[in-house]
Amino acid sequence: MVINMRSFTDIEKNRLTKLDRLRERGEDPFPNEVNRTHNIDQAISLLVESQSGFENESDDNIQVVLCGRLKSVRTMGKLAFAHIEDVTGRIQLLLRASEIGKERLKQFATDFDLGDFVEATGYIMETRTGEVTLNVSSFRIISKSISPLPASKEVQDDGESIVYSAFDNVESRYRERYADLAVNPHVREIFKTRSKIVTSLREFLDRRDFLEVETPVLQPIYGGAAARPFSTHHNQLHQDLFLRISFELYLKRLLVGGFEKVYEIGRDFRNEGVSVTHNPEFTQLEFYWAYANYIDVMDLTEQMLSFVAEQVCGSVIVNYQGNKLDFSPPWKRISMSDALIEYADIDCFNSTVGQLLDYCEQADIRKNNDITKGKLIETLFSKHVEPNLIQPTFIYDYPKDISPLAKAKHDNSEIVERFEGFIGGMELCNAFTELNNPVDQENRFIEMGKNYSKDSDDAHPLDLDYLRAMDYGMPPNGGFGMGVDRLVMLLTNQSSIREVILFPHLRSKE
RNA sequence: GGCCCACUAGCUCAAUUGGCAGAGCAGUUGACUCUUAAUCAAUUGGUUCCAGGUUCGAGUCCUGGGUGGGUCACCA
Repeated sequence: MVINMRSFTDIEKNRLTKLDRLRERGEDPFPNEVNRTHNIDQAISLLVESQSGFENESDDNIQVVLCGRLKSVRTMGKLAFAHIEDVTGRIQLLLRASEIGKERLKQFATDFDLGDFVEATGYIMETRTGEVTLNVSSFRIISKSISPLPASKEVQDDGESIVYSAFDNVESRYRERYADLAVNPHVREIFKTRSKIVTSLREFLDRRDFLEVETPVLQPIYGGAAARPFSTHHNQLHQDLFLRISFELYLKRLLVGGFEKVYEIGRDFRNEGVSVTHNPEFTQLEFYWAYANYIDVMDLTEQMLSFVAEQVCGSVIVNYQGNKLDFSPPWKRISMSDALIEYADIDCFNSTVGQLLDYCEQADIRKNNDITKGKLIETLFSKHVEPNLIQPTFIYDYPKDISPLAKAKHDNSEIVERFEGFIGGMELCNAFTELNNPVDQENRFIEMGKNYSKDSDDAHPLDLDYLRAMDYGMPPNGGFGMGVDRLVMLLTNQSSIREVILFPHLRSKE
């Protein structure tokens, strides 16, 4: 039983009656088979190759069958022009009463609508204005559109000015992404680019013998990042489960198992606030590299991202929101301590917690309950330094207490070998020399646990199985994690993460 | 979660101080054999996001709610 009755507008009701008319004539508005012989761009290049000109009536006319969505129609009495579009491009159709019959042309004008998918047979020619056109001998509907796509067409204003009426209501576009994609070619381009980016990342890592693996999305214990999880439940096993917040702890188990270079591209889920740079589910790339440390990972990161920029954008210089970002190595490298001195004149590691609190007050930053020195430094960094990091920059050497999975520097137990990459004022990636000492790791987990009250949302469960894996011996290694959506933002010049996610999370309406 | 802004026809947008809800495109009907923003003529289409309130009268003012956008906060 249908709970919500569908309602139709007058336009939709009218189109539904067209369905009946089509069927009465014996035309199936939703046939099971089509007979396409060429893509539109293939058909167009055929004409170019054959050097045919306007109205080539010779016997070697190129017969093709094209399919696509009807995008525009201009009827002119005994002939009509139209455009159809497929994924490769757009081509004009010419329908003439003298060729297809007066009745058939009339049917085209009355029963075909913008948005319908059609199949058209004919030969390729050129019009007097030089446009490559399909001279149609027969055509049919292969899928009828009931609802009108959002009109996106140029219109004339009262005076001379021209107003463009595009489908650009942000909420409508996200809620009906299919309509957005159908009428906005530039939106389709973003997602083609996104696909290229992911392909390019894989190519870079595969070439260097990294093994792509898949680890559990449903996990009995979550970890590897600072985030609250989504929880769910397995009915038969009577087991509570969490959607992963990172891949880290599973990928590092694989190093224990003997793999030396592994990576995973997949979805992470974090139960936190949404923003222009945060979606509850997002695509992450993580890799782990045995016998490497964070400097090696830094080198590989700038190579990887300049490779991807070059592959996808054709240049290592990328325009982003008015800035020309230069991805070419080497990137600027500055320690967190020096960065805070440079941008805020704060000598953080030589300051006391009290002094850092004072700086926070000056900066009008609210204090939270779980104050540690590292957290204060991170807060000051986010406020004073991060927004200034437009060009690709590595910030390295982080406070230990905010980096429980990173190895401490050999000469300073308060600082860990960790770096983050920033571009366009945004945190893009996070990496470290991985902690592989199980005794040290257990102490870090315990130390971390002390900072939280028992029922704190931020409290993380102790992953004993991960410690057990490490007990068997984990090779020294460098690890890396990157928000792929943010990389897509940078390489497609988008300021909102929702523009690079096909179906971004939105609140349900009503 | 706080603050600011937006929500009007299928789409993009108007509506003077609170005074008959409009336009272009799309749709419908008609004319037109090389158009492409086709053109021309006629025409349909409204829970102004929702619920209250003030008023002779509310798209407009007030209160509450919804959704979205921006921003701040939160985010070992």
